[in-house]
Amino acid sequence: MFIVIDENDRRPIYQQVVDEIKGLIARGVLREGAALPPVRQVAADLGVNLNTIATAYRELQGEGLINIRHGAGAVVASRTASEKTDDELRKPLRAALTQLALAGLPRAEIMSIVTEELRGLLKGAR
Amino acid sequence: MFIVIDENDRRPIYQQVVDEIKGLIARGVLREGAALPPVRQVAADLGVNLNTIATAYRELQGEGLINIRHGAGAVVASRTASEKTDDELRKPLRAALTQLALAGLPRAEIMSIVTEELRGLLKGAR
Amino acid sequence: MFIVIDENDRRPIYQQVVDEIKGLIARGVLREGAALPPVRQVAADLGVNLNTIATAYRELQGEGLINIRHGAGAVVASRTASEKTDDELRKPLRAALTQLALAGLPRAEIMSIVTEELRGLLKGAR
Amino acid sequence: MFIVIDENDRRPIYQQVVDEIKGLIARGVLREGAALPPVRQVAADLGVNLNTIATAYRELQGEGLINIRHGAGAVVASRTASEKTDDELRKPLRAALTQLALAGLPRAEIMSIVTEELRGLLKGAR
DNA sequence: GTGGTCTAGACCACG
DNA sequence: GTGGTCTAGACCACC
Repeated sequence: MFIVIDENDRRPIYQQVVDEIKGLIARGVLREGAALPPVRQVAADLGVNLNTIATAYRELQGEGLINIRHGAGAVVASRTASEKTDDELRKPLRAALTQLALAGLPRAEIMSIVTEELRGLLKGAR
Repeated sequence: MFIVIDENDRRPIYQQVVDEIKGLIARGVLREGAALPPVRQVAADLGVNLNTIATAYRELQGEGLINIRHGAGAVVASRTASEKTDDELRKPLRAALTQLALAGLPRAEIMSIVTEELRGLLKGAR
Repeated sequence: MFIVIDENDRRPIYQQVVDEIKGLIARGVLREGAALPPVRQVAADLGVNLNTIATAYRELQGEGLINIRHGAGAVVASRTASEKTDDELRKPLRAALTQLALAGLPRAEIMSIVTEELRGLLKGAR
Repeated sequence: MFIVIDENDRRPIYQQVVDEIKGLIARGVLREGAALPPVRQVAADLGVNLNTIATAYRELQGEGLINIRHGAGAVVASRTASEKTDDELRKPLRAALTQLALAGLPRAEIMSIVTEELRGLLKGAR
């Protein structure tokens, strides 16, 4: 599994793990029904506490993205339309775009960056 | 000053204030050299602790966006090329785009949303 | 046997099996003295581990609802007055009703739902 | 605060706390905007670890029932219609009613118990 | 003062 | 083997 955590990232580790796994699912690296690695293995790989990963998995289960079967591992849930409100989705986007604008990038360049990131994100995804 | 804070927002209040002010600067509402309102006034307006606003101003100063002159208020700094690494700018963008993709939005719709947000963001900006 | 298990159900599989069988007994589908299908058959039908079903049967035996005769299968026990304390029966009910109330349902609607569920539950029961 | 945990309850402590607080909100004991006691105080009162209560609060925040303001305590959120699916609400009810039926209670008595519990639940609630 | 996160390690429950 | 929960205690972030 290709999860990396960043020491300098302000987000808590468990949140980084959540976001990384969301990314893997979004990109199609982890597909419906695919088994996630055991909590203890991820913890060992990343050199963090078991609890930290367990918290991440619990959060993912709470969001309906994975199904945890006690004693039998966790798998990616079948995709049901996320219920996130539009605003919850746009807010982070707006924040990110604001940063780019603040950095002085002209509109055209921002669009170009977005296009590039989207290409990277959806490459190979279905 | 048109700063609003959202009770239900997970970000700490000081961070919301920071982001709001960044937005004002990005949109050109606050231009180079413009004076920011006194910490005490913002705190009173928003009904939050004075320390909270002071922390926000300190953060903005740390990022080089404003200059705080002890006893003489704070002003918007002259725009110097931001030192943020490219990656620091792209990371939040990538995260936001991932969320949109996870929600099942097709690429075209994501682009449309980005365009819309950019228009709102840069409206009236210099 | 008409047992179904739900991937997305948070309850452990063995508990789902226990509850399903309780339902069958409550509705009279399985009557006193009726033989339960062999553990191995249920396990095969559901595609789960044999141990999981064995645990369910053990639990049912522990509650006095079935009699397991080593080497000779399991049968529904004769109905003896349950020893569950009143509180043990009311607690889950109270919890379920609390959820409905929290969802904002008016009292009348809750009663209507209860009536409906009871009708479904006892249909065809003895 | 009137939270009690039951040693013999199968649910984890943090879940019991979540359910207790939900009950307090559902019954109107805790109204919108009311402050919840500090995590550490609840932990001390119940004689459990701080983390256990923190987990409960996080869960409640995740469900949108409370707003946690870092450094400034937690308050009951304004009630927004819960998004729980109908099935998620009915399942526990069905399970509880099944237990009552299994205990041999006639339909009329079950209805009477439900009415009684509802009265207790909604007493004084708005 | 408040809540948040993480660790190390124990013990339990499920399959 | 899997995941779940809890503890004790540390340290951090926010108001």
